Amino acid sequence: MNLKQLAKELNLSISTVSKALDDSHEISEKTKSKVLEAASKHNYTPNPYASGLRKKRSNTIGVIIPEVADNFFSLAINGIQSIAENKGYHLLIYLSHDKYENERRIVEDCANGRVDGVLISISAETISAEHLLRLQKENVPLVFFDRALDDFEAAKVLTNDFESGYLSAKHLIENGCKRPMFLSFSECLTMCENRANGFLAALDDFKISSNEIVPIMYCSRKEEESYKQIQDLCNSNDRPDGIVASVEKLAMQLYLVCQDSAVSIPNDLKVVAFSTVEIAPILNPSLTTITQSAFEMGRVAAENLFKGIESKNFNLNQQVVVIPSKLIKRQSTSRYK
Amino acid sequence: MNLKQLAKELNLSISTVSKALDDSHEISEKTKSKVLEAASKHNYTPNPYASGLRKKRSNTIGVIIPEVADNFFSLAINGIQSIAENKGYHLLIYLSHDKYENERRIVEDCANGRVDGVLISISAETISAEHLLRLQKENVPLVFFDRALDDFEAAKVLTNDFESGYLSAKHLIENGCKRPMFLSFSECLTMCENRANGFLAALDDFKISSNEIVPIMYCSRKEEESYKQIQDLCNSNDRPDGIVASVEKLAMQLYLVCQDSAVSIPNDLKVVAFSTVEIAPILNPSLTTITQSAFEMGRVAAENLFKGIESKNFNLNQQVVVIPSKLIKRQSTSRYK
DNA sequence: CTGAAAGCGCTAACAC
DNA sequence: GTGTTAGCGCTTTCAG
Repeated sequence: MNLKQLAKELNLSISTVSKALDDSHEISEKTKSKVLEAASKHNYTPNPYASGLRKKRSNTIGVIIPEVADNFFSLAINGIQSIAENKGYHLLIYLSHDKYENERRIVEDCANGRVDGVLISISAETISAEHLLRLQKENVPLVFFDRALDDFEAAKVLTNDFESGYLSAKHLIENGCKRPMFLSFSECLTMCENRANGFLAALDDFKISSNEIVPIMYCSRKEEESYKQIQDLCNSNDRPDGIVASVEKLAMQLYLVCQDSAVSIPNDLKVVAFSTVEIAPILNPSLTTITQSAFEMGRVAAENLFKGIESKNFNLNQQVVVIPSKLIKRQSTSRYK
Repeated sequence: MNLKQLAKELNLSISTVSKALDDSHEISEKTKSKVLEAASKHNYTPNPYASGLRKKRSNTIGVIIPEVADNFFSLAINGIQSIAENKGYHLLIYLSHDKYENERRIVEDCANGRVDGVLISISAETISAEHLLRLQKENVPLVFFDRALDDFEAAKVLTNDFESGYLSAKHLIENGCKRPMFLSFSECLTMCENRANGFLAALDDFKISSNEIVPIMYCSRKEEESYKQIQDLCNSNDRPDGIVASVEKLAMQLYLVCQDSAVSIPNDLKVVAFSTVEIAPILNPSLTTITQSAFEMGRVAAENLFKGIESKNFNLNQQVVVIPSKLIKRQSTSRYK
């Protein structure tokens, strides 16, 4: 069923029917109700792509994330969806699986009119903004959330990574750790580097010597490899006595390693993790976390994106919002078990 | 940049350019390479909606799920995405938040040409298929996964819920439980009822008396309410000595309650949960699970959907696939701590 | 208040 | 091999 058929059935012109459905005031009430009735009888709704083609809007936004099976990102999607739903917008979800090449291809797909705007959390491999420049050239509004490209002027929704990194190290030190270590997920991601730098700053302030080696371990992004790395670390002679995991996945692996290797948390090793996992309290032992407001970050990113979409004179690219994370103390960093 | 401009720049007709980009054999190699060069110079890609409008394909499928912040569903999305990516298809993700009304609205949105097919896991409130009939009427291929509507002929990808329910009860009984109980998430969902019925069948086979009351508790879908229900259950005089949680969320709540109420798992209470959570091993205590092949279910559902989309004489609606789940024994059901 | 007509950007007959 | 034309389903001027 389309406009043409509907119009024919009603003995009206296509444009009259279209306007009636649009509740235009140039159409008489009588005609309107006749049209509406026929439309609902046939379950008619306009073809979104035809109307989009004409109006040059897709009512769709692209959400590009590294991974969906991840608490942070799935909660962020919830935040994004809560706004999109209100606006009558649809969500095209794309997964980069932390590969730059995937991300490049996806962004390309978003640059040809498929979406009215893009929300992105970049892959762990992304160091260049070339693919994103393309979006700007095509005037597709863009908002980064959580993982942004540092030297690229665009709207961002971030969290206080440096401060949180600092806090996590401070917390370990205050609970007796002499040789804390930071497990980094990526040396490319500014977000990760900020956390690491905050961590290092705290070590400095608290006079924890790090003369010989930098207490940061860069973990592989391949699960088997990072597991092995963490395993080696935990079984080595100079095992750290405290660890900050820069992302949730590494914390989970660390817990598994400790269980397999009979390393006792928090007795042998204290752990803080950047994580939004709701079940941190029921882990063994319960996990001290730096918890980001994932839903909120998604929500704010979407809100700003829509402002950018809806008003051309809103300076979207200047919008940088920081939403603070919280340190939640639990058993994994307690001084005594 | 569009075809028209490109054609003008090349001094060719629109259709020649279109065919050249399509690598049609009616176009000379020389022209093709000229066109390709110009196209890549301008980063030209066809507007997907215009071409879709013409070809009557959107290269998009709709994925309707209750919730994305859930291990099962996010893993299923990964499975779906792995197939969609190969096919060059895009994923529109919709969340019903387990409300029928949301689902109805979403399905409506999928019935007007926006998608070439739909994958759905129904909401816990969905008992009628009215909204889905709409899709069939519009010839939009449909595949259920995990949560299907029983009396509705359509393609389905399910797991062996009855058998798994049976197994979980059997496992509890064999480990000494005399009064096991089943926490149901919804009395509407066939998937949940199948699990419950399997559970009951095992009780019957093993002569566990259930003369007085049916050992099934229907939990509220509101988190605070179900928490309270579980809390009351665990603090009551006739607390069960074993529990099967029909979905992951209920297991997590049960663990929290037990921690707060000092109920010891597995000493006071043994627990089996339908759950895909990867961190079951590091829960406190590690959790015995019935683990579904979430990725695989998503993958197979997508595969069948694409068969239905691509070949009209494939009898999609007859395709019912069952992918078995596995019982993985861990500490939460061990006989002695 | 209603209708005719142009055109969004593209594809696919069909002619030449 | 290339170009002309019609039309996917819709919105939106512009006429009447």
